[in-house]
Amino acid sequence: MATMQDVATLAKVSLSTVSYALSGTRPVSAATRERIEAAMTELGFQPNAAARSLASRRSNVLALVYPAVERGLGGTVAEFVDSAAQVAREHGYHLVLWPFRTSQAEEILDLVRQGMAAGVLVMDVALDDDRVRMLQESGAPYTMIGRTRELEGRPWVDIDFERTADDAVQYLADLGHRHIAFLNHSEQSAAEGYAPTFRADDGYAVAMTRRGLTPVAVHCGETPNAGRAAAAELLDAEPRLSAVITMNEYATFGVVAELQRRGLSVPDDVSILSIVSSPGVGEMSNPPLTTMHAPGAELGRQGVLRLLSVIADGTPDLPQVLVPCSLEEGGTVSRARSPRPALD
Amino acid sequence: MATMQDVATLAKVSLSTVSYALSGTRPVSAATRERIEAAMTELGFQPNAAARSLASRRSNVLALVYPAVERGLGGTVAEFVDSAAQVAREHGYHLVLWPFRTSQAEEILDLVRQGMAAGVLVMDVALDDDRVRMLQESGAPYTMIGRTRELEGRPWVDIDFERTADDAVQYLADLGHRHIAFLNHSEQSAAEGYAPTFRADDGYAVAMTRRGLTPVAVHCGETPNAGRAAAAELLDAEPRLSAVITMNEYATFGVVAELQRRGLSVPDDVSILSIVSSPGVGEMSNPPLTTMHAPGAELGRQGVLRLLSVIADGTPDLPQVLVPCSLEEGGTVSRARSPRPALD
DNA sequence: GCGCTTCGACGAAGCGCTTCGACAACCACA
DNA sequence: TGTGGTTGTCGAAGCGCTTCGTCGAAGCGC
Repeated sequence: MATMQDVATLAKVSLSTVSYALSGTRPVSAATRERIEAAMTELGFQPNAAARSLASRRSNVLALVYPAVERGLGGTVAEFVDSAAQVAREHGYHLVLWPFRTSQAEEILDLVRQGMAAGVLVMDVALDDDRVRMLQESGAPYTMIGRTRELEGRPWVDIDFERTADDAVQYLADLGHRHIAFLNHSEQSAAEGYAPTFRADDGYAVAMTRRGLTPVAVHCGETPNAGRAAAAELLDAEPRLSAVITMNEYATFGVVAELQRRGLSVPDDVSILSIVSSPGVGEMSNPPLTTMHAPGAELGRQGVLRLLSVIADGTPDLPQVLVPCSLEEGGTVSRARSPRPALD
Repeated sequence: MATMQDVATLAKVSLSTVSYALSGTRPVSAATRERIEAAMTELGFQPNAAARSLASRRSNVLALVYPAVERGLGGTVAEFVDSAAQVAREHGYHLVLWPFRTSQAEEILDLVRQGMAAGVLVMDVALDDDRVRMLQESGAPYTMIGRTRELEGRPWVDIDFERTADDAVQYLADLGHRHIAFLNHSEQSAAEGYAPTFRADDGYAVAMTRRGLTPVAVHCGETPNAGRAAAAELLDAEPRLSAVITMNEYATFGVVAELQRRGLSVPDDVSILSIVSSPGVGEMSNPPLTTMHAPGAELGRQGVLRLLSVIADGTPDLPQVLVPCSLEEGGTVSRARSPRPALD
């Protein structure tokens, strides 16, 4: 491998001039720059990453800390990771994967102290998250994907659950639905401090109430069978049910199955809208699910951009970003059977 | 951050002794080692990653090159990536993500020349793959996930499609099935040099033929609708059809739907076995699909181990590994209606 | 008690780059 | 013609570690 000194010698300039030409940190005359570039091309010069980091005391690596055990949504995570890696690369950074569980906060900090990563993206943060607390205390640049309870001075990006729930209710209400139930993640996920479960619950309740509608929400395990049971429960509780919003992909399949078993048509009798959905999953249902797609890619992009700005400026003025889900029409939502005028 | 010199001073030894104590490269007496360790703990010393790479001329980073556009479901890929990252970490390496398309082989090489990564894992290799060719020529350590046409001296790990197809046929034949069709990926994927399509086709044909059975294979686009059409086609071509092996997840859902539409029961009338399946997908069908799960995690593990051995030894003696899929029982396979004695 | 090996520790020379201070050379202006 | 401010370039001092050559001290056999 050619070194910068080789380039300098060939271009008949000093080593530092080559460095300045490369970084643009100081002015270099056009003629000199040309000679240097020619030399670099001739030698196939590529600056050594380690030497660069060492001398400049900064790394061009961003770390993505994600929990070893994934919660269901493989697809959204894949979109997120892919997008984050791409955006990082566009900005001259590399994305490394750190599979750590929440309890391994100390190890994350060790790696940061090694200068391995310039900043850390923490996925799937819990309401109270040791990793975030330690990063904050250490002063290392980081950005959360999700939100802890404490938010003061902590940069984050998250799905806009409130807005998504509201959009979902709005969409169904516009189609004349009045009896709209909500099927959420499991009770257990809430107990473990999994924030989306809370936020969606709240968002749904608010969205319903402000439209004069009565919220009917149930929690449900992440299996089709649990979904079937939940669907039965909902129908028993509210026979006039005409639409279900779900935020639980496996269970959604059970809901569809249970409705069909009871001779109810989807969407003619009951509409189903799956929110915060993974890509592709809707197509596996018959008819294909109408969904509100989780913004995995946008979250990845925003997360990286946020982190880069924290790295550059310390803490940005507006550290937070909320990204809503976007509607993807499928075949499981239709106008309510006997549309009545909207109340609002 | 404390440096090695700080540790040395505190422990009253020379800098190099600290280094040797840390790496074990040269013997250090127990007493000295203890003083050094105490000093390191007291100072919270973490060796600087960049300085280490620079001085030792080796990086502790492995790169995973994957195509920007993913084919089908993210689930298997997610399992692969997660597993690779974990295994890498267990061996003191970091996994970075390089989202490059096949045409960006040159950029991959540039990054390797920067010393960014000690080795490269190339996912989703095509039968003729520029990235692999360039890596091979450059002498950089790499391992393919999948196989190019040319294999000489090229380390790889891959799914054992032949074995998986054979296992699938065997499993169904043992249950008395004789008319077993195969639904593969699209014709187009084959035309683009996507090797799994070929390999599974061949494996299936060989498996059928050696059992005295007649292969009936169709290719099919990656959508439920294409799957419905393919199912119709298969039933028309072979009315005695009692089982379908599929290697096309979206289409599989169409197959199930089409069979059910025709009043055929799955699995009582027709069994369905989805091979090389992504995790979780089977549960979204009703009844849940019987699948042969793609060994994403094992592939990730083996890929990293292979790559590490290439980095250490130049080229390992046995550079290749084949990993079969594993059966996961669901509810879409049952004994054939009128079981006849097996022919073999 | 001698020379021999072995063990443990040291000092110094880099690894390839960034960055600071210095300084000619050149310009414009008076 | 001198002054002061640019502009472009250079040399050298690190960044924090690995690793090579070296060497004193201790241990060994005879």
